[in-house]
Amino acid sequence: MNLSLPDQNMHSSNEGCIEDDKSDVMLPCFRRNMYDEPLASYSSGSIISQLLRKTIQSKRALDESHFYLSSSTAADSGQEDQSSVSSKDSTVEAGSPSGHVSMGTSPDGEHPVTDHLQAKRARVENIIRVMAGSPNSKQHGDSERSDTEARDTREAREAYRENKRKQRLPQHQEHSVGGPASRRPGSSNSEKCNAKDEECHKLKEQLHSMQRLLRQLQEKFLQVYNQDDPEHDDRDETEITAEHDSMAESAESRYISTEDDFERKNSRVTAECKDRMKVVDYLVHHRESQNLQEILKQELSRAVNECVDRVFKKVPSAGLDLSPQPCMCSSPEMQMSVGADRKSQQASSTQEQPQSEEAAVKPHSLEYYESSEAQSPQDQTEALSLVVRKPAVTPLSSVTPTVKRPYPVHQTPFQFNYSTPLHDSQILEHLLKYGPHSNFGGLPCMPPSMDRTSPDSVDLPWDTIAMRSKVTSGHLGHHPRPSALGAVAVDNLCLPHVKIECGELQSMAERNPYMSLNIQEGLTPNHLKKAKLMFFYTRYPSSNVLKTFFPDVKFNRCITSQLIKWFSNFREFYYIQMEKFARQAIVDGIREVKDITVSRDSELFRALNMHYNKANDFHVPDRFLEVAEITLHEFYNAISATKDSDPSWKKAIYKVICKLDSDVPEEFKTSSYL
DNA sequence: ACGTGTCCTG
DNA sequence: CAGGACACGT
Repeated sequence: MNLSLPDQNMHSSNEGCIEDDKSDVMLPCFRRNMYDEPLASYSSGSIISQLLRKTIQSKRALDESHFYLSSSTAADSGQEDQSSVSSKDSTVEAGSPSGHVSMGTSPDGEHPVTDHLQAKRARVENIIRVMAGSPNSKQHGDSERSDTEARDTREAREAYRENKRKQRLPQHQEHSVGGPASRRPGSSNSEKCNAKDEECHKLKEQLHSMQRLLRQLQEKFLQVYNQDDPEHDDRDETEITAEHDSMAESAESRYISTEDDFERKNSRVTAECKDRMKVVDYLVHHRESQNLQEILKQELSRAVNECVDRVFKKVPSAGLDLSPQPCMCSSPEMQMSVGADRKSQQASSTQEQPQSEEAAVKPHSLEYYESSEAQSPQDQTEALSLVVRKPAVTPLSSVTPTVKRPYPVHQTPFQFNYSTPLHDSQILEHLLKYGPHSNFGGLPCMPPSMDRTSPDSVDLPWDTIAMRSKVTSGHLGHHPRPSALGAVAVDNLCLPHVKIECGELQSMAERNPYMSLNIQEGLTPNHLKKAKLMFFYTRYPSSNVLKTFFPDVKFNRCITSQLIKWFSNFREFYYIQMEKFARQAIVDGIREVKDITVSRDSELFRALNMHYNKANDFHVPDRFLEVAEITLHEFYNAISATKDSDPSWKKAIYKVICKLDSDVPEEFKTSSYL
């Protein structure tokens, strides 16, 4: 009788709410580029960039003061005339710089400088000599001066390698020529007192410059240590860091102290020479570190490339425009040189001038990632600094997919990928420690089932990285989410291949709720959960719809009927609840249908939500509440009209309700949505 | 005959 | 939820 009224209500509200549903359905997580955010979390990037800035500043300061320190700054500026390098001496090894302490002052022995000051100067120059072996000199001096220094080397093949050590010698000698020579005029035409003051002043400034140098050197060392982190265990790292901190601290204190405190400062400087000697020893092993770096780079590159190829071969729907790629092993930079990672990498660039071999690789790597990025090739530096750099703080919990949100959004495997900007850094960290073929069980972000599978299990995280990197690199609007067509295509075409080629992968995906990206032989609990969530939108899905929204399921008669059965069971529960609450309303004496409402606080809703959304991690669309309310009204009216005496009285209600289905959001089409 | 849905049972 | 029985429409 009054069935028509709810019917009209239904229609009007139906039309109005479909759009609401749409907007309600499009949850922010799918739009927000969470992978754009991690930049902020790379605090280390800012640290490095600060260091870089400081280095540039100190370099500028060096240029200003190299009048007094031309010998020691020659390596840094790379501008000094090599004619001043008059060394015919044998190569001075790192461990024996002390034998030349007096050399710097001997040419000036005639001029009226006191022994006291000479001793000071000797100490100062000793320090400078030690500092001449800094990595800084390596950066600028290697390529430019290999010719000049090669003459000292019998074996031309090792000229490059020798450079690092030899630079100490020329600078040492050059210092004795350049520094004191500049002082000579003053000493010849002035009185003792004036000369003394002048000498004092120069020494002061020398010391000042030295302090700057030292700071610069320390920054360089910090960078070097950061690069070589993986090969040192944590203890060493902290030890070194502490050492560096103490050095930096003392340098800072010296820097701000008054310039008159010669004695004290000099003593401190010499005391620190011991510390620096440790660092020099470290530099001896730096060569090996670089070899390791190269190996790591190549290994990383190879692993990532393999996985990228595999993914794009096996999942054509995610293929984008990236065809199977040739060997990219020669460009280790490319693998992680995209998107946010790349930006932070750029910020942490430790090299002012790209080395030649790296520069040769860069354009190559950019080709693969469609230079839609607004970064010039210069912005890309070697992968090492990125790969090795350790994020100081990694707020893992903020992006863990298992985190419950107040109104949790759809959680898909893809979302899992996109919304975990830190995972890759952790993976990299792990990889650098244990190598690319180790398992990831130790990673907190990795599901536990991954650490006991075959070595191929590494592929999935790598796939994750690859996919995310690709998306991040400028295909933001190109989510590899299978469309309706893609779902069918995957179902009909790709699945067999996937199944044959990576059964192992599939079996792992079955075990791993997060990795159900691949095709399932049967329905998993995740599919059930997904179906329940879909019930919030559609109570009577057609088998076609089911096939569309379960693209990762290999459909057959049995599976289809099972899915249909699921929804039948859902309906059964739903209608039972409706009848129950409708009768309860009648018992409670509710007279008007309008007095029956269904809100999120309603007990009816809680019962339904408990059944279909037990984890309560899904924001039930408002439309479902309306449909529930309409259904309740139908039952109420039917029961009130004693229609329940008819054995098939519910069928009329079913007929009404089946028209209230709304479209399931596109997000559910992602393979194994959850 | 087949697909689909409901009802009942465990 | 699954299984089975049953009804209904094509």
